[in-house]
Amino acid sequence: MTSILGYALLGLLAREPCSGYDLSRKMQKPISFFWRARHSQIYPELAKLEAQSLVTYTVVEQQDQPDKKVYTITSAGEDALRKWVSTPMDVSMLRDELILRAYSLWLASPDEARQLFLTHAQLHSEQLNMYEAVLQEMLAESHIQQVDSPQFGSYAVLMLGIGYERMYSEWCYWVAQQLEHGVTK
Amino acid sequence: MTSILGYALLGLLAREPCSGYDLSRKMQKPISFFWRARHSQIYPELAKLEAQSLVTYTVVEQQDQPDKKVYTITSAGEDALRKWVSTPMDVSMLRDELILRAYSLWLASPDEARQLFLTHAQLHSEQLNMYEAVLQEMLAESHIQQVDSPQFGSYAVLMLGIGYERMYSEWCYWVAQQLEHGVTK
DNA sequence: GCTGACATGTAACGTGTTACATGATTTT
DNA sequence: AAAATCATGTAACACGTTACATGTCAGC
Repeated sequence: MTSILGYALLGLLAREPCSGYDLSRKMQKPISFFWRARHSQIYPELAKLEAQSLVTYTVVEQQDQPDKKVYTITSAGEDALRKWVSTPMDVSMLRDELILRAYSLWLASPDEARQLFLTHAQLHSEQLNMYEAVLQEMLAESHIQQVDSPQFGSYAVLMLGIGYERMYSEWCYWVAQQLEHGVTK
Repeated sequence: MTSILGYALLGLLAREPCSGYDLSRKMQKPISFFWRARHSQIYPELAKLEAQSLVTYTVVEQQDQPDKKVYTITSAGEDALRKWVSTPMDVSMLRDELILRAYSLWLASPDEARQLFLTHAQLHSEQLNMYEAVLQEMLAESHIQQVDSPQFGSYAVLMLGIGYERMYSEWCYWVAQQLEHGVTK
């Protein structure tokens, strides 16, 4: 009944009340949060959540900025979110264009393809560095081992992000190296 | 103009001519091929590729089985595919429901959540074992270092798959362990 | 007056999933 | 006769992206 995006929004609202605009900004950058969405998807989804009484909102009037609707999760919303987290599910599919391209690498010019993979190795490597910097901050300040604190959720997601970016960038470098030294007919 | 699915189909047809049904079966299982699609998407896409003259088909009459349309990639199709492989692109987004759930783990019952993550650790671990068995076969038989052979494409994708499943299953085990030994308020 | 950040929506389009629909041939 | 596999399609719906559309307020 509630979409995955709905649960993503509930997950953010379970931490702190937000406006649609706030949620929209949080879902643009991949720092500790992978599921991205545009505001054009967020506003209608918030309306659906409100219709199901999983969130409520109050209009906050502002002098220095335009008025806004601040959404808060309800206890019914928290229950739905809590239940969803542990419900059995199928393994999600990996849908990555670069991997699909790799499948047809043998057709391409090794030099041009090598350039593409080096670029992506670099991009994922930078993302890795960024995540590792965030991890250092996290380890320093907060009680991330406390599994019932929101910080633990962020920590768990960040650890996956670090593993993913490390694995991905190494793979890109490896492909580039194969294209450089690989045998040709 | 051509969708990613279109290039996925061209990538398969560049290796050998196939019917829509053949392509459909190849795109159901994730062995060396990650981009999955249903036949309801494949048949219309083949029609679009044919309209652009990137593929052609001939009707093959069979006695023991129903007749079929066997599609072959054209040289224009091969050119389009080759060009696409090395064209600059943005980093693909990771859209994984379990990661999103991890973000709200702090709300869940540690026991139930631990069970979910152990189940997924197991599933990814099995996928890893399967990929590693395929790799052993690959290393034994064919010229996978030859970067202009189709086998190299399969090899490259398989290596990513192995790295991904290893990283993912280890992360699931780590999360489960955290939930077991983690501090609670 | 213009630009930029804040703020909230809708519409059109493309992609992907589920369900509907049909029919041949082989095996049980 | 029924079930399984082969074989090809369409339709309805859900999800996601891009573009359209409007309006406030602050700073230049």
